[in-house]
Amino acid sequence: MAHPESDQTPAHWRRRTEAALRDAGLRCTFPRHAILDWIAAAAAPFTAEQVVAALETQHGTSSRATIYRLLDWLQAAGWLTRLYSDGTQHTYARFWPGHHHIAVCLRCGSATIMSECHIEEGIRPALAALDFELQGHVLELYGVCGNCRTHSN
Amino acid sequence: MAHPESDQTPAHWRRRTEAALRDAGLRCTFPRHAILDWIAAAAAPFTAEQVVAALETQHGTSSRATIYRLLDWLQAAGWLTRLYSDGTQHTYARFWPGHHHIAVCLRCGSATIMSECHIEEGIRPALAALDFELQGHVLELYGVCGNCRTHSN
DNA sequence: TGATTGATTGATACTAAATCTCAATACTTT
DNA sequence: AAAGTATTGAGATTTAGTATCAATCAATCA
Ligand SMILES: [Zn+2]
Ligand SMILES: [Zn+2]
Ligand SMILES: [Zn+2]
Ligand SMILES: [Zn+2]
Repeated sequence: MAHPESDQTPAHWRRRTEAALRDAGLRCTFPRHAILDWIAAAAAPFTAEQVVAALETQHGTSSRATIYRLLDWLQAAGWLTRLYSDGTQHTYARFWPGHHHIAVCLRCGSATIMSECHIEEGIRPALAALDFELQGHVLELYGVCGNCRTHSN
Repeated sequence: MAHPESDQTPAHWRRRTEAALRDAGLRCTFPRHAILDWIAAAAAPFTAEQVVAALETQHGTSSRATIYRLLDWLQAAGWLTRLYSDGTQHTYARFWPGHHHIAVCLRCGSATIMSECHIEEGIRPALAALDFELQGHVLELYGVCGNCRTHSN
């Protein structure tokens, strides 16, 4: 497996995204460091404007344009995923390139990446009945994480 | 089953949403009629601004505010669903109250509602390993519908 | 080292989506 | 008819996100 779940810690994400930037021929500048640091430290999914607000207090880090640019790049490269959202702004969560799903805790907001996927097997009969040729899917899971259940219930 | 798929035609959706408005104590005004008519006739998912653009040519139907208000109500009541979208604006598809999924054709854009759902069974072992208590999920399917495959390929 | 080159930044202007406001209007009930 | 309530819509406003472009920075080369 390319990215065993045990390795998918925020710290590892932080190192891997920096390496990915370099591999893509992009520079690891000070503004980009600050953004990656903030994302790696985020306890829950976040919006671009949250990053803007968090970093604008730290004088001289990253402008709105730089933040939006890097978020777009990270998303396109698979290091962030945009969550399904009722709201008007995009919500991002740390991610890993490839096919994964996210389990979001409704209590603490933490997002866990799940690499296993058996969705298409289960839904195959229904799709066959519709004569629909499946090419991809989006799946997000909502519930309560073990940590929240043991600590506050 | 509350809404057998065979009954989920646009015409039926049109009648049922009008009844739902009445049941909720809301009035079936002329502007709302025009919006429901347009949505019932839509061949594919659409944005609020598409409705605005389509109806503003018909002089004297529905203002932007009325359109946004009704779309919000229909979505909250389960008669529209917002699709996962990379873009900036929400994309809506006709829906039915309850738990369903959408299969969107990447070629013609048509959206088919699927009432069957065996997602949670398949993913249960992986979630148990994470000690995650599942409460809900969002699943959208992408592919090519039978109609598109037979007619243009 | 200093020059060259091209990537990167960020202030600012801009666009477009979505919401808000509130007086005017249209129903419904008594 | 009068009173009371729901609805509308024009326009102002907010806000997310994009575009611009001169100034700056960093990597490589002479
Ligand atoms: Zn939690
Ligand atoms: Zn999957
Ligand atoms: Zn199709
Ligand atoms: Zn389901």
